[in-house]
Parts: sequence; structure tokens; C-alpha cells
Amino acid sequence: MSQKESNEKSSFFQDVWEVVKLIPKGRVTSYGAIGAYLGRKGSARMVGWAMNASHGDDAVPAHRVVNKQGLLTGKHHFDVKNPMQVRLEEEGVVVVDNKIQNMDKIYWDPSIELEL
DNA sequence: TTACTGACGCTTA
DNA sequence: CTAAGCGCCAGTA
Repeated sequence: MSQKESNEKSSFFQDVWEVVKLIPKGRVTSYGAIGAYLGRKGSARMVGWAMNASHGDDAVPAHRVVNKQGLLTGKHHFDVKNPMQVRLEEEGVVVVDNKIQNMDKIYWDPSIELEL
């Protein structure tokens, strides 16, 4: 809080969270897809970093964000009481060995679903 | 100010 | 098929 504290979200993370919040239940997306939608194509790392900042924000279903392989890479950062895999399974997502099985069917791409 | 890190993605060997 | 390296941007120390 130093400059323009009265301003609204001025972080790239906020945009990421908003997109993640738009992910329908039972669907998942990839870091690169979000990054590309925000214009930071190729900067998938930033999306993951944004998720790190989403800690404490229940409105950000980071568990619906996985890597392109459909692997729950970030589950290690989740709350041990609410594992990423369990949450996905609760929504109907089939996850085996931290890997989404029907990812091809539940994959949700913001640049497609939101269509720009 | 610079340097390093980071929940990834893709290309090349 | 698997393994490793490079590239991206933003935030924190």
C-alpha cells in the first residue's frame, strides 16, 4: 500500500482470478490458456503465481486450474484438508494419480468459452 | 536498483 | 518413448 491505494485491483492476478471464477463447475482449464486469454501468452508461470496470491480467496477455485497435461501440479499448495483432487472429484471430474482422465471433455478454455 | 524465484509450456536431444 | 533446457512475466528480497 503505497501508491494509489484507493485504486481498485491493479494486479495481473486479479484478472486471473476473475477468469478462474468464471470456470464452470466440473470443468478445468490450463495456466497457459488463462495466460493467453489475458494476453500474457506463454507466461503460464504468472498464472500459477497468481494462484499463489489467491490463497485465502475462496472465490478463486484454483483447484480447477491445472497444467496442459491435466496434472494437478499445484495440489501441493492446497490446503491439506481440502485436496485439489477431492474437490475436482466432488464436481464430477475424474482424477487418477493427480491426473485428469476426461480432460478432453471437461477442458474449458476462456478464449473459446468467453470468446474474446 | 538488480537478482532470484515461481502451482508452466514448448522445442530439441 | 523419456529427459533436459530455454523462454515468459510479475512479485518479492
